[in-house]
Amino acid sequence: MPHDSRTPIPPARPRRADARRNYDRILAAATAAIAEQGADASLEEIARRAGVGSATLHRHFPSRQRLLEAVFRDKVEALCATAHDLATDPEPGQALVTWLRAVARHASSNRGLAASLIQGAQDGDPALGDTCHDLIVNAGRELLDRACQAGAVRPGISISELLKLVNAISLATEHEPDAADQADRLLDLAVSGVRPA
Amino acid sequence: MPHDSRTPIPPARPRRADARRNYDRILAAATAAIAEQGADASLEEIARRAGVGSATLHRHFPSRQRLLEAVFRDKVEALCATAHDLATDPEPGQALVTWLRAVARHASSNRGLAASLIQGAQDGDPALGDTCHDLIVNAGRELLDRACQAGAVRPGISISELLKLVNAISLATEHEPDAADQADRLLDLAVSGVRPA
DNA sequence: TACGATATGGAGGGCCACCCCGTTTTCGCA
DNA sequence: TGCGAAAACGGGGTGGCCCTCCATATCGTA
Repeated sequence: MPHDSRTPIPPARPRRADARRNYDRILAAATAAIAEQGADASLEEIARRAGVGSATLHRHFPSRQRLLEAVFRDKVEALCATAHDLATDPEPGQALVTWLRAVARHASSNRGLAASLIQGAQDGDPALGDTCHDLIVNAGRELLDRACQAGAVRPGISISELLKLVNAISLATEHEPDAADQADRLLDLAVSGVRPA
Repeated sequence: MPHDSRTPIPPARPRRADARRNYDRILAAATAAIAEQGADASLEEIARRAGVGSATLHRHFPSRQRLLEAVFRDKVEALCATAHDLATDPEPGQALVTWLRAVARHASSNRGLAASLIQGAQDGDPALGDTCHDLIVNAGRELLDRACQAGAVRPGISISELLKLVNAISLATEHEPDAADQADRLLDLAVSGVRPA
């Protein structure tokens, strides 16, 4: 973990009590709104729900992506922890697949997560330090490398590709009523391939 | 083809000359704008470019999805024709994969197409008659059935899933500089599966 | 308590989708 | 050819969104 963890992501320096309070309120409101409406929930409504002015929201989170990063931070860290646990699994190939399924499951039950990860992959904002996207890619790389060395995975596959695929699936199924099922089926399809064994 | 083709999609009845003229102008402007900016291009700007009022655009195309349907109609029909040609290919499995690649290629070179197809899958507007989504699903079904009967494809895979996967890939890679390459690689990954042969 | 640094939020600008309704254009028919 | 009704148009209004400015309020401390 490249950054000196202790506080989450934006804890530049000692902040005033009201600032921290508003930060927390915004985060809570954003979490709720994004769960209901997805990654493109209205920032104004989030501010309204949090009981702050929209300027305050924008001061704490200069971009939508920053807000998403903060909202999903702990979910992503949980996935990284899962990856770490699976890294000693006796069956590296199975471990990788299990983890990819866990990623998809998280994305299905946390609207906006997939969008956030894909988005994070695309703009590679250097001011963001360790983004959720970076964290999860690094966590997954371990699993993929082990699976590859064990011969359980075709060579030439990168972890970025694999995760992009998983997130693409989650994103495309997010609006369906049976999102989790569909995502699961599509992931299975992608992992097993189209042709028969 | 369930609907009595002759005129494109919305030609309810004899329209006045100016109406048809504006319709065509809007379609041309939309095609250009969507190619540049993707499926969420500004409708107002499209109207502006077409030299019509925004009300006129909304009258001809009551929803964004309708506009997308019209813009991509011929591309989709071309894909359906390709499917038809491939339906007599001596290698059904290969034919299916070739066609899926063609779908991905079209999506890469026609920004917004994937979004339109996925969106069309989701709202299943009954007032739309044969949507692009329906057309392409029906065209693909033939290919999948043949491939399945030939034993070239695992059973239990539906054409909807397969196309959703392809479109998800296209959508997720659309904003990357090397979109077509990435889409190709991801599709290959999905078709071949993760495990070694 | 008083002061400077920090944080706030209402107001406003620019953009957008969508609709209302007075005006203009078209076209069939006399 | 000319006319009147039906069809189509589009300016402008409404409300929403994102984002910024800056006058004001709050906090922490000397």
